[in-house]
Amino acid sequence: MKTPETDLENNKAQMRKGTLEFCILLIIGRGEVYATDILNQLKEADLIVVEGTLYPLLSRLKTTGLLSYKWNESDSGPPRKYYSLTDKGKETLKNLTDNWENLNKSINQLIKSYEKNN
Amino acid sequence: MKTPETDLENNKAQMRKGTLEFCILLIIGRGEVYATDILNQLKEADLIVVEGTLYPLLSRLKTTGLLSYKWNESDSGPPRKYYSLTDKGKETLKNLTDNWENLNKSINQLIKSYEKNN
DNA sequence: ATAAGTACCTTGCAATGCAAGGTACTATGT
DNA sequence: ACATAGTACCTTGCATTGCAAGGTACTTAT
Repeated sequence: MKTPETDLENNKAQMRKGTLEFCILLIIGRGEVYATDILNQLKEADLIVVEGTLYPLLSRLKTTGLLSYKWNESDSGPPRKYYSLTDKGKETLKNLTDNWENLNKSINQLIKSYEKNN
Repeated sequence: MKTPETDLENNKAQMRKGTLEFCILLIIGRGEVYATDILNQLKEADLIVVEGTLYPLLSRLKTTGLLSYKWNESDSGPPRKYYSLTDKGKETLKNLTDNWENLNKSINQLIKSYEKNN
């Protein structure tokens, strides 16, 4: 049995998921970061993500050549993988930003015409 | 081996997917429609979806109580299921619209701060 | 009667977010 | 020196879900 909130939460999650890789590329593009940085910055932007999601995703982006990383020592604790965008990553990010703006336009138009009919 | 475009297309698809249910609720909210109407209106908004995606999705939304339908005769061909939003569907749609706007704000801020650093 | 068109739906696969669990290194307290 | 806690990396297995492909049934035209 689902609670009334479940549909909504599920849908909200789906929206967030769709933009996940995009957001992560944006964050890495702002400056070198390691996994925990990314999690914190996403949380600040109200985009909750967990480790089990992030690590495989970073691996995928590395494998497809959008990211590179280097190991850095930490003041306290084990070394960290600091990620940055490759040229290909930057180009993809540019394209995704365009795509985001197009999607925005489409949906905002749908919203407008929905409101007109209600 | 992936072509350079594949990452991008995949990411774009993910973004679109995340908003799929939301868009379909918006379209149905504009007036009673049957499956083919929905496909056409999505296409007009540059949001391509196919039958094999849409039918299960409509069933899910029906099962969770966001949609209802009634059979209508067609001038030519088999009868059609015309969908409309239930009260619960309207409420969910309102919440999703708010959520969309929040997501928008978050991401646009990320984009801005990315551009500032590049 | 046969073919073409329209509309509904299902099956099986692949991608992927996520909870849970696991390894290893460092720092701290005793 | 040893145990404990903290940090950081990663993997496994499950559930969801988009989508290609295939299937049924009704209507209309030839």
